[in-house]
Amino acid sequence: MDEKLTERKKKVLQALVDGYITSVEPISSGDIQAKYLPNVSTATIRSELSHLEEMGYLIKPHVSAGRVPSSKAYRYYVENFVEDDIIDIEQLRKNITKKYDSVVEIVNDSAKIVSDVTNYTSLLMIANSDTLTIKDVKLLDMYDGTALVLIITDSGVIKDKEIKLPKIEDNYVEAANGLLNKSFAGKTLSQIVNSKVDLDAELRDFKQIFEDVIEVLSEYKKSRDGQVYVEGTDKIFEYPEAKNYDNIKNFMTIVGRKDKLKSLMKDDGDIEFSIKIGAEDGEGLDNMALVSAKYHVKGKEVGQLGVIGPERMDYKKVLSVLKQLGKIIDNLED
Amino acid sequence: MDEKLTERKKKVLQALVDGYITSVEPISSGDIQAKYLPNVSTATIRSELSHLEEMGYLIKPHVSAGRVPSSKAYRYYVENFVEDDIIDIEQLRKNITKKYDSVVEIVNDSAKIVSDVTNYTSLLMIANSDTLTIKDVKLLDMYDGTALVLIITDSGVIKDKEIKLPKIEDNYVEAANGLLNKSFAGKTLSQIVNSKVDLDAELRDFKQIFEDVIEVLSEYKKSRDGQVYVEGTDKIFEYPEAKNYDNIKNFMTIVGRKDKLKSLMKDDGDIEFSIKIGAEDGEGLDNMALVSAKYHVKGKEVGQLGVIGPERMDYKKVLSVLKQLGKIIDNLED
DNA sequence: ATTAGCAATCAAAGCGGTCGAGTGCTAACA
DNA sequence: TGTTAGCACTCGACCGCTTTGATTGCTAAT
Repeated sequence: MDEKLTERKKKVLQALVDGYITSVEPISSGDIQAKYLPNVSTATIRSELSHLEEMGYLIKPHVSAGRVPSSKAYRYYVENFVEDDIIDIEQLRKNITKKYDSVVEIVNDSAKIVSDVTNYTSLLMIANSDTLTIKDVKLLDMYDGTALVLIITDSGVIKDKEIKLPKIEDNYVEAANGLLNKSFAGKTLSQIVNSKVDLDAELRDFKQIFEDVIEVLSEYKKSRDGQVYVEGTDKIFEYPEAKNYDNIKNFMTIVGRKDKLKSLMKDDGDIEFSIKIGAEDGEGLDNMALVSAKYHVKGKEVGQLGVIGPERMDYKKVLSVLKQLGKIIDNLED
Repeated sequence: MDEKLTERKKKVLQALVDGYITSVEPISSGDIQAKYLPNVSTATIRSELSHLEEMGYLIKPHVSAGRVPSSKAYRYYVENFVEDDIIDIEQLRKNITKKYDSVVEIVNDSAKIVSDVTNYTSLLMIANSDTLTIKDVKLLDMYDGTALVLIITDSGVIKDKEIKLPKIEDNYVEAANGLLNKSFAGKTLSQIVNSKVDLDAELRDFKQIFEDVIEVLSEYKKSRDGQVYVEGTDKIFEYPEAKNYDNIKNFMTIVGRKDKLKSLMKDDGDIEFSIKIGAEDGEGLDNMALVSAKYHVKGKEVGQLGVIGPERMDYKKVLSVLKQLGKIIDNLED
């Protein structure tokens, strides 16, 4: 995929993408000469441009308008020209002041930070909870014949639900507690939800409670898995791309459709950074780009955090912010 | 405020607003004659229009373009011409199928329904939790010297937090439980958060726990009060108003700014329905309107639910939907 | 391989003219 | 006094034409 380009072609391509990212206007041979290659003539640059166009890196809006990068050009750009971390990690760290109670809180705040620092709309997808482990299940005796189900995991109490107690025997709650604990503690969410509980005949009395607990877990899983949050939707209006009706409509439609975002951010196997540029893979991301990264807290994957914006976004900045913030979060103390 | 208009003027005004709401084009004297007043000449209608314009109800985009309603006209329209419930309550009820665990769930789903049925962006603001009453505070003994604080209210467990137990005396947890319960049960959130706890000297041992509990409550209050949710942001693109860049930018900026929405939806005393139209009160709502209603569940106010969209929105439909849905929710069984 | 020079291209902007929708005014009428 | 027909007037929308200027591709010379 990584075509061989002569050094000068690379330079021309980089110049054009750089130029276009800042000016959002088609770039002419003259522009490139003026700012990047003063020692070659415009004619030479023109022939290079013409060649790069043939190779699919460039697009001519019309014959007298200079050239614009294609998705392929952006792809080449992020893979070959983006390396330096231009964001100061200390600067970024200052944004994270408060102490966090839960993982969700951390990541939520990160979305805000990413949007503010990059100036793009940020996206946050919580990882699914398959590996969430149950520490304990407690049945808390309440008044009026009901009990509260508490499911305690390694990241706090996840759900509570009041259920009716079937019998009012004194030791019922205690017995149920022991049983629930024995059955669930140490297991992961997906293990429980996907398995059938087999109760001994003698334990029939507790059947209802078991079913309730499983139902609670399964509903929790459904409501949490792959949830997507969006921050800074209006950031898009800072860019001239927003002046185009189709662009803005497309952008808002995608950003508003959680399921669409979910599939766009969908975990790409082992890849730490996922970058989708323009209409590349027919996902309707025309004139847009989505950059996202997996996030870890203390080594455990907690979700994906990313940015969506114009195709000619400032990849250097975005990648740098995501990378640095990732480091900060992963090492965050409790 | 309610100026006296002759019957015919009312009719002309209603015709014009009705016409404009459907066509989104300036309405001419001829239009009104054709569809609403076939028995008077266009000249007569013109003189009425001219008079209504003087009174501030109408705006002329330019001399040969017919007229468009002003905010004042919409105001008059909703106050005088909107009365019938055009939405079938049974139809609406079908959208509410599932059983709900918590109030928040109900209202959240309602936002979705409102947006879908009205075809406008819907807004949901949770009422603040001042009157939320604590039923019980429980300290749950955990492993490794920590305990879990559970605050049980009339609408479920609101927050949990692990805290370190200062002493490992056997009866510590029990004693604390009793004390916490005695101190907090039956009080409202705002009572607790705004008051100072005065502990007897002999109870100093429990000071930390008390402070922790109050902190948990206060953070919960902060994070929940006046939270605003937005559903169906992209609905605005179904209307031609979105074609105008300033309109769409304005819309998205307002919808994206939670604090702005909060102040716009801010509880207007005893008014059940709040309707803000256009630039009326300098809130930056140019060319937009926001209609919202207080929501109750079993008689208790739980928040405000509303709709934001173009100024010439279908007020009849919106008001009808909000009203009917309000009824349904209030009577919802557990 | 590079470059200067030049004709060709084409969007954008400006201009003048026509069209037609809709108004305001006036004078006649009930 | 209220209503109406008639008509001149206004002004945005649209059309086609021209000019301008930016930028390219090609060619021939270096």
